[in-house]
Amino acid sequence: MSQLYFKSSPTCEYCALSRNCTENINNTSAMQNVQVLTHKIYHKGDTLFCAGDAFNALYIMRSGSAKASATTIEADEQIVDFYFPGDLLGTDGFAQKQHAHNVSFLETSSVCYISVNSVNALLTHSELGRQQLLSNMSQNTLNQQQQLMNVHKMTSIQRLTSFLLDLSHRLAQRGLSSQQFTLSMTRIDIANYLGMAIETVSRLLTSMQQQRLIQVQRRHITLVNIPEMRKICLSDLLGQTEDESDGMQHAMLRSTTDYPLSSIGG
Amino acid sequence: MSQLYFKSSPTCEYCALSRNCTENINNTSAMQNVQVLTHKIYHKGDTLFCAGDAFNALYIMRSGSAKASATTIEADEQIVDFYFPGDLLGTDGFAQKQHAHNVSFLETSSVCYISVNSVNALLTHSELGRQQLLSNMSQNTLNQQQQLMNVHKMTSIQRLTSFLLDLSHRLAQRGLSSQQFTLSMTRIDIANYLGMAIETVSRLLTSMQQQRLIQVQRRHITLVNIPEMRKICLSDLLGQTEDESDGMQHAMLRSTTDYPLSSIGG
DNA sequence: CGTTATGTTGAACGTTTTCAATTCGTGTGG
DNA sequence: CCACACGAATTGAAAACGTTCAACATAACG
Repeated sequence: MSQLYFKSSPTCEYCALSRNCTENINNTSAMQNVQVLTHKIYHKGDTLFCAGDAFNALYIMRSGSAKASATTIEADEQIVDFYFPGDLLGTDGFAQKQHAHNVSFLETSSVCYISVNSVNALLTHSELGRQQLLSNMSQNTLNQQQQLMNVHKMTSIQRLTSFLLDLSHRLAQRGLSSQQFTLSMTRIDIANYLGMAIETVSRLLTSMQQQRLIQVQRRHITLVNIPEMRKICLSDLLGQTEDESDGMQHAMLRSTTDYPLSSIGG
Repeated sequence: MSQLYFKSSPTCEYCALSRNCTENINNTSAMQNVQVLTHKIYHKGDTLFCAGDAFNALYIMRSGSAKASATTIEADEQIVDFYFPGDLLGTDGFAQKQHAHNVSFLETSSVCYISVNSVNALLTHSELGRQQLLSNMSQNTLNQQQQLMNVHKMTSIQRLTSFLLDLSHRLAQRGLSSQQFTLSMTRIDIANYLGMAIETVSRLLTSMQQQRLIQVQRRHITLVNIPEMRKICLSDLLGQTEDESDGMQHAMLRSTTDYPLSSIGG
């Protein structure tokens, strides 16, 4: 009864409340207070919770993927995060005791359920649990700030490249291929998340393919030249200051009149 | 000895760990574990901590103001937050056990110091303390997301207006005038925070003054027409769909060729 | 009183958006 | 099984918003 469901879960190794979640619990008196973790399966388009819903639990993605979005007063949506197996979800509820986001699934997915009581028990009795939750929430803020920084300091090419690399990295962490993957989100989602027009996303993907940086076939993406993609994210002033002998390496950052990407610019 | 310093602090009523921080502590056994809170005075330009510094404590602003910034790989700065009396600071350290931000003061300021041990004690022994810290951290993330949303969905005029209104609101919460205040940050800071060029900030402030929305005299700002400013933040489609009989009310959102703000656009 | 940091203003340019027209894919119903 | 329809994605041309560059003004500070 007091055994945590995800103790034996195959995805537990990626669990956002850490790889040590089982030891974590076992080493404390929290077990008596922690309720049995249950999980549930959802399908594409299903919602886990909506903004305004009572904050009853945290969730951990076991499989699939999801997106979290906030709604502006003018009723348009802003996607604030994507979630993959192991990611912790729902901490937006701590602020107002009700959820601030809408979370919906991008494909068939399953999630663990951790009641707020369990969370409280964890915080009370486990030093590690405290650290993990606080670390996770702190990291959330840092990630959002990084995202904000990207919007402010990077061009759209850099942001999209950065997005793909980040996706690749997150999938690799979960034991999947870092070079080939299928996007579970639409271009619309990507554009919304990155704060650009879908047309821009489309154009950039096409251009990147022409540059032999990636291969695109609808939702299926292959990263062909990751080192070069990394350079693109870093480069900004580089593209302007270095001399022409550098060749086309930073073509996408240069004047739009010189290179294939010219179709992007005006 | 076990009495919290800020128990009698005049700023305690605005304290980020809630208005009830004293009751909070008194109602629990936390007092034995909580160390005496000390405070310290800093001057303009002083740094509280830097990215990479060990995470030893949280801080609460008692007076003055500060900014937190992150540094990109290319060494340029991104201001992620401004702090005013009562604000809780330093939770960025939970993620990696070291600080991720640089925090520096915009004017002479004083801050309370709360050691991580005290924080732990609070979390262990006080339900209210847990709620307050988690709520604060959750709210931080939501605020950053709001900021991100603003950058994505709002024009520069809307963002700057929103910034001024937010400032006004935060100062009002602290018992100061919501209509008249002195900016403790430079135009450079504002521009950096909002992700625009200083020239744009300057131009927009001038235009808003011409529109009789605000009065600007260097750092001193007077909000003249708050209701109209609120409208500007909300309006987006409005400015395009409503007919001309509406007069100049949404001038700043319209074509830049018609109105005083024309200097902003191309 | 001069030097430096901060702020303002103008004009040209560029990136990204918007509008508009197609194409592609997937699923639905005849 | 095909036709149809709808959403998703692509592509082009024009327009807008904000940036950049450059010159200048003003305040702060030693």
